[in-house]
Amino acid sequence: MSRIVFMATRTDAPTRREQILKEAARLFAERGFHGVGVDEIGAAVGISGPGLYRHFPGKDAMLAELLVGISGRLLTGARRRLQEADEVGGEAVLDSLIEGHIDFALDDRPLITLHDRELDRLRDSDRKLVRQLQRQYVELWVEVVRGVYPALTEPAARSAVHSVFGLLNSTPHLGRAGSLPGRGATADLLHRMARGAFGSAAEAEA
Amino acid sequence: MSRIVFMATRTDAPTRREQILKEAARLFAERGFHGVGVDEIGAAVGISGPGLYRHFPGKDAMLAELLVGISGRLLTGARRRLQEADEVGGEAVLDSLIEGHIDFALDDRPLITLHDRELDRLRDSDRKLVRQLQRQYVELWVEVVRGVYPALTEPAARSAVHSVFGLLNSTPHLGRAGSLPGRGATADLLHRMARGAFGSAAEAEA
DNA sequence: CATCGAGGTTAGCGCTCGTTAACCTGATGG
DNA sequence: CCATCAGGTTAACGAGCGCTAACCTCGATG
Repeated sequence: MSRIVFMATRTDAPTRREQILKEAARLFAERGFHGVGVDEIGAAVGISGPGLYRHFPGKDAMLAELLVGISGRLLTGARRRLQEADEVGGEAVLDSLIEGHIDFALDDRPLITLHDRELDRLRDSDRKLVRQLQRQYVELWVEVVRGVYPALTEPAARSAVHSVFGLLNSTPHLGRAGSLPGRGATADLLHRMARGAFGSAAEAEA
Repeated sequence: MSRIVFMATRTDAPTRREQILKEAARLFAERGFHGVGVDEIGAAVGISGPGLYRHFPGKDAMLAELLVGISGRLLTGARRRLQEADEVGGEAVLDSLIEGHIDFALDDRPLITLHDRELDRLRDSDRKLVRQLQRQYVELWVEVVRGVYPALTEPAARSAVHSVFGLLNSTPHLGRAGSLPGRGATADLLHRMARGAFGSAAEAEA
């Protein structure tokens, strides 16, 4: 079962550029893209306002890189999981997809928040790219879900997938990391709920 | 079963003030609070920019009234449903709560979007009020859910409720009213998924 | 050791935005 | 028939924003 996978765990310090992206993601998620000034982003990494322009051509570019990065990582992660687990069976693939999405939702809460909140602030070309990546991610899920629950029509499966994303992406609303009963228990709970939601979606689909 | 309930269905035209609130909600949901100018809101109702100040003391006040109104209506609606259905049994109450939330999510999509997106743009006092209303709404659900699924601990029930809100509030992401298989079918699907999610949350809660 | 580029700094420009001021108008009621 | 007032209008102000210009500093390099 267990296969050795190269995990890119880094030990070196994050670059200034990465610091900026991380803090910008946090601030954008907290107060919205238009609600955060470049001076604030700079201050969050210890430099001041216009210093950011040594690393990014503009504020828009930071948001674009964040959103494209999120969508891309979600999609490539899902494709990798699909390849790794498709010999085992559809159920295992679906569980792996759910697990991957939960990991992302729990570990990168600000990005999850940005992901469906600030998409309209992008240039047309970037927005189209992100939308395309998101669409491919959804379609990948839809196919796997329909494999496990053949009773679902395609539109129903698509709606169900979007709704389960809503369920899994609710982590930012789950109290601030103190009231939670631990990461593992939360991940388990979300996983069970997602499976239960899909299962009930497939029941009595007249 | 069926009890006659006074539904405040209005036949008169909406006041200018209501027009403004409706259009402001739509615009805020589409482009974010900071992304919409007062001139745009005015143009959406046929008057120009500063004319809005005959109806509201400022842009903030529109957002505040929208968010307080949402939270309040959700809470009072839930309390009414609790009273109406608590003789019938816990299951019926939970189904009624789910139905009410789905109605709201399907009929007032922009408000659903605003509701968890722009809360931080409020004055402290308004934000506290909205948070208090939201908390009471959540606690009401938690009690009902624990009545139906006694296996759930209180923290688990609270997490489950937040997650189901995420599921039900996913309606804005469900294609633009053309790809949906009809309102009734969508409501049914969401309802089944919510019940299934709660049911699986309660299973194997070790 | 001189040079040079990466990565900062502060000053300030131009634009947009929320808001106010001053004025207009048409329906209403004594 | 005139006063009033609700509900508009346009002009303009002041603050804040993203971004550029100009300058500084310091470690690496031939």
